[in-house]
Amino acid sequence: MCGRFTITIDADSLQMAFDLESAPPDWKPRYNVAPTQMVGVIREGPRRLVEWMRWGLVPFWAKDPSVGSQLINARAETAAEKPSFRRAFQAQRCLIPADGFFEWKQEVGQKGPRQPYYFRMRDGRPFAFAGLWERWQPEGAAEPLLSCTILTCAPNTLLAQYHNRMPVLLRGEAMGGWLHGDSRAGLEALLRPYPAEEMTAYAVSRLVNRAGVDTAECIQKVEVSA
DNA sequence: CCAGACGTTGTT
DNA sequence: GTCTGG
DNA sequence: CCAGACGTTGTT
DNA sequence: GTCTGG
Repeated sequence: MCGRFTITIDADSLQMAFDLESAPPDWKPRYNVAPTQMVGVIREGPRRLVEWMRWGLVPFWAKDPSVGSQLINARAETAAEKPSFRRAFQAQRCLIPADGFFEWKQEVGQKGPRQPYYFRMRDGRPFAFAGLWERWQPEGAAEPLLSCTILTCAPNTLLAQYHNRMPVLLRGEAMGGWLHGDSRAGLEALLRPYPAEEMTAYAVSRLVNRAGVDTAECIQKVEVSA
């Protein structure tokens, strides 16, 4: 699955990498994006901009927005049919720019806290998570809450050493295909494990465990004691 | 008919 | 909103 | 995902 | 143990 990620590039690099109309004004590099925090999202539609949405999808019919914290991921195999995700799958798909993500693993033969690992592309360049977004209108006249979720799929051979799920990663043509595709079969064809050969992983400090710590120390390599 | 769920992951 | 269970 | 709380009444 | 908050 995917419960933390990074997007460490600056606003100009982001604009270039994702072909945005403009560089997002409030952008800052992030080393530890956690659920319920605001994330930059590129949604379907004619305009190619980054908008801020809460990570953790709140279904439009929800009574209470707190359910969103449990919907940080959606299974790619079933998202098109689940009540919470169905509408978004049809018409509210999005890209969530990232350049790495974390997974936690219980080291064999050890007890205690799990060890975090950082995953990224070998070429170090950014990519997008395949996502869904939703709009939730609170009672009264307050601003609607925009929220999003990250799709997951079976792991590739690299991720399988750590977890039984991985986020759906998109690069190049697949990004436009996800945003603007119109057939369910065509969309689902994009929701497959990203090639392991293009990815790399290393252990990082447990500082990343704390959602409030958002510094480059989160992606510093550490040795795992045997 | 109404009531109640609607989700994912891993299990320190 | 829409589906399932009672 | 992990960390941290987990409760009520009434009010200086 | 389980739920909420970040």
